[in-house]
Amino acid sequence: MLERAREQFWETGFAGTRMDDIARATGLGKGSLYGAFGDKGALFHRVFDGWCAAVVEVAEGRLADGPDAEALDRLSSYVHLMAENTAADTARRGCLLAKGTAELAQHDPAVAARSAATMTSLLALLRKEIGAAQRHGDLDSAADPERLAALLLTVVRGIEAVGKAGLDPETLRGVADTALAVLPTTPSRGDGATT
Amino acid sequence: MLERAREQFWETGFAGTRMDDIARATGLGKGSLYGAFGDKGALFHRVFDGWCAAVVEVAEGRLADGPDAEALDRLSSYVHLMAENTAADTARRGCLLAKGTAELAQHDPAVAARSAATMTSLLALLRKEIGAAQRHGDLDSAADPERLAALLLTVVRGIEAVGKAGLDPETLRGVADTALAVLPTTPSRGDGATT
DNA sequence: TACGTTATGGACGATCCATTCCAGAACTGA
DNA sequence: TCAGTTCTGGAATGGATCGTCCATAACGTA
Repeated sequence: MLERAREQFWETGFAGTRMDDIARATGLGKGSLYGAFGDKGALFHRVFDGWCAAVVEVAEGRLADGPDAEALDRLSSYVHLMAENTAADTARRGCLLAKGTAELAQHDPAVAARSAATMTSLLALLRKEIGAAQRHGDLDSAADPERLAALLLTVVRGIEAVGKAGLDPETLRGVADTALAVLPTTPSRGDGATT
Repeated sequence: MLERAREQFWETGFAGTRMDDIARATGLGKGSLYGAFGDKGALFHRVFDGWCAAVVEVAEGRLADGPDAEALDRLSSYVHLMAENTAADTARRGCLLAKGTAELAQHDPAVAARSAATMTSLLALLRKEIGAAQRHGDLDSAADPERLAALLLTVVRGIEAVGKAGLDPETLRGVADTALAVLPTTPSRGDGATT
């Protein structure tokens, strides 16, 4: 039910979606819609909240607890998944989080707060995973995990942005690869010393 | 004149801007507006084109030709400038390129094409500069300049995205620093070999 | 089955907004 | 100064959209 509404908002944005569209999409009458949610804004908030929760859940699914030895793999899996998602979005609908934030955050405090909270959650997940990879020695422990997490979050959200702007899927995948490849590995014996 | 219109679209987006607003902002009557531009969509295209051109010009200003020895500095200057711009955007208006793309690219081929072309231009500028830095030995010449350029573009656009989503200015600056710091430097004698 | 309560959904009213229109201003050239 | 032409800008138009309302349907209870 909220899923149908989400499809609509995702497809045509907030301003571009008519309540009639949602009524038709969900099969509900407008009286029911207004009775259940109040107004268009409140309905959007519900949908937006759900989307943000899902975004964090996807991250949690890939970055959930596990052995430190596989932390880097989990990070890689997550970043690649996000690139694949964007690459697979042939309809160029982008991410409702980005779309909603771009359209409304400036004038709607609720949307702004929700998107900020989502970023904070993602940042925390990434930071934890980076810490694990550092403990295991896959990433340079001299690096600030907070900063690396912010960089990865920026890359993930950036992939979404440049994907919507029209960069081709192959390039998007390349960005994910490259971002992971340039992460500072432990300055170990036998890596760069052999020159 | 187009500048006033830009301010309006920037402030309130395409759908959120009324032609009355633009008339008031520019001081022109609606008859004149329609006589000069045709309709709201055409006016937006003009403004959007101008913005995209400006985005590329800013990049050209920082990444213009110069000695290879300073190529890395120019890259750094550009990435930091973009982070500062986003950090300084206290009104959280974001970038009209991102906002317009998010709102319209999906349904307006002209906007989609313009945003894609802008990405391509930025990519070319970055690639050239990375090539210069590689020639001078500041960046590892084994790395694919095309891929590094795509990564930097993603970071730059990503900074804009996470900035609008609410990440604080200090974190944004950190992302710019970190992105530049992790670029693969030439695996030189005396860098990581001293361990 | 019969009655009270709640939910439903399509029609309606009020509002908003892009676009058109036209009366008058500004300007050109003599 | 004056006639012809172009330009201006606010009022009018027409279509679309949000939110309300009420007749009806569905449901629970006895």
